Amino acid sequence: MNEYSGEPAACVDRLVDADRVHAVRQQMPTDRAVDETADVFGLLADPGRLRLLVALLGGELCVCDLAAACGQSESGVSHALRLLRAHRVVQVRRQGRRAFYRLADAHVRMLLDLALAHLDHTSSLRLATHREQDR
Amino acid sequence: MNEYSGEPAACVDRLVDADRVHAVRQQMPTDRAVDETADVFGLLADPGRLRLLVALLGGELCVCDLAAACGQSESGVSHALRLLRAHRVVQVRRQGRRAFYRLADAHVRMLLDLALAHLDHTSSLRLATHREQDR
DNA sequence: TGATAGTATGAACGAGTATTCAGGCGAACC
DNA sequence: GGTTCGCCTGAATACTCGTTCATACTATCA
Repeated sequence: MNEYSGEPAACVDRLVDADRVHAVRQQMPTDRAVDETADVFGLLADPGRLRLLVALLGGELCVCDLAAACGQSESGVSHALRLLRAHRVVQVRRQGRRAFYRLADAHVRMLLDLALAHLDHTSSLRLATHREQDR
Repeated sequence: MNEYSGEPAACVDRLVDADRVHAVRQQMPTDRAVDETADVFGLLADPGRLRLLVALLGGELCVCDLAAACGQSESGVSHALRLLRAHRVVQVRRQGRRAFYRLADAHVRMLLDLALAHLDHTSSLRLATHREQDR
């Protein structure tokens, strides 16, 4: 659960920095906003979907081409696009028996651009590949 | 050449827009880069972790305060911080028996800022709240 | 009309993951 | 020293989610 409803389990009366805690609770977005934002990030959290979206950055593509370009099965691509479609991240245009998809969410496009830009000028994302600890 | 594991299942010889498909395959980041990027987004894809990171945007906080500010159990917070720590997203500073955490990844901070900024000027994230299809 | 290509869907399986509970460890305080 | 406090960890549970296989649907073509 990610409810705000329940009061913190402990350490309630002895906050170290009560002011900031209070400020944070004030500024924290609503549950709904947080959930929706997490959902958006979740859509980008799968390598397959990420590839599809990156492919679509340059313009629309049909399912067939998307599968070929991203090295995925057409069924898998279709399932992924269904999800992205349900969240209004991509938009479909049907032409004959083909379906052309394109990015439909400026927000997601910005997130993608930011992520790719970061990949560029730091080939060292320095992602601790599953090593524990922190020195 | 940065090939994907499996060759496309079908529709290989009859690409609709072979040029763009080829271009996409050229520009597509490496498998490793895609996976790492997806991992980063995955860290932001959980409401609980998202709250913690938003709370840390203003500066460091101890586990106790984080739990109180975000309405989570201290155990849950600790587990989440462990993950974020392993990925170098947060950094810890120990003082006595307390542990103060703070954001350590400029990239993630930018992603958070972008997401929050988007929440501001569009209270209508217009996220199809689990409605299927548009057909 | 029948056949085929492109896409979509549903079910099933397996893998990964969040949450909870119980306990453990080190630092401060008496 | 013993105790409390703050934080960490491991195990167990339940759950979500991606992938695959089989099948269905719709539009084009012969």
